[in-house]
Amino acid sequence: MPRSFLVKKYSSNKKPNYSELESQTDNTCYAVVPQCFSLEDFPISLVPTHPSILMWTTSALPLTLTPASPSIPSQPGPLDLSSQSSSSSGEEDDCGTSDPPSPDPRDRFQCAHCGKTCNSPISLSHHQLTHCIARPEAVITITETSNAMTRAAFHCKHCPKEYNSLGALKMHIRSHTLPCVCTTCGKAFSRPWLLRGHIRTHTGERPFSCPHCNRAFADRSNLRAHLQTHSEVKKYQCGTCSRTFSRMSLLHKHTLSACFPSA
DNA sequence: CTGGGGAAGGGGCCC
DNA sequence: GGGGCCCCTTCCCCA
Repeated sequence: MPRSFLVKKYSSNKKPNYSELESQTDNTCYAVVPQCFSLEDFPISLVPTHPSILMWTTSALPLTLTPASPSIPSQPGPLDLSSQSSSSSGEEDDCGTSDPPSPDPRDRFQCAHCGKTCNSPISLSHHQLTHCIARPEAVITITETSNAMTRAAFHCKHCPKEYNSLGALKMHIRSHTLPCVCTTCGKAFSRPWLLRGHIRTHTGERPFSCPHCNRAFADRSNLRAHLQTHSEVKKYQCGTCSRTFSRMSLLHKHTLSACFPSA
């Protein structure tokens, strides 16, 4: 099994620097934004495909496509690929091809909000844009200072995180919606360049070469870590025993197991 | 057990 | 404001 299918597990060791953002929670008023980016609302199979890469922008995310006899499983996580991996090799539209056809094709594209039936997914998407604008479901919290709204805290509706710019929030939301989907294996990513890096695991492309040895890497950061192995003095040093390591993770492991601080 | 490689996530910066 | 890229970091696996 390729390691690329490993699911990241969040641990307490990961320390994103949200401290300054998390302190902006008082004096809040609310602004409404359209709820347009919930992955559970749009199965991948209903999204137009590209030969090599699937990409949705936030503004272009398809809206709720609700078949009359939906076979869309509820999403247990950001993306349940378990059911897709078996049929992902070019098999599109499990909703459209694996289900028995509806008596009236128009019923297959019913708006979940108002029940209106449309002739096609595209017309349904266009119709649902009206809900996207008119139906405030996601709430962005804007934090006021005492005198003016000089700072805004944009809350993610999927998790407790908040950001002080809409752009940062949109970037973060991509980690929930995972709009970049590998058409080879179905794995989804938050950003296009992550997908490109992942595609290299399929193609075997390794554009980053070590100048000291002939080893090549698909990822620049991995090359950088590798270069540390050629260095006599490693970048990360133990404060207790002065031993150096090529990686921060190795230093962490060292301090946790081998070298207990003098305590 | 340790070091290193592979894969991936996310913030920040620049254009 | 959005996309691309850089950089750092983490996690997992393996020799």
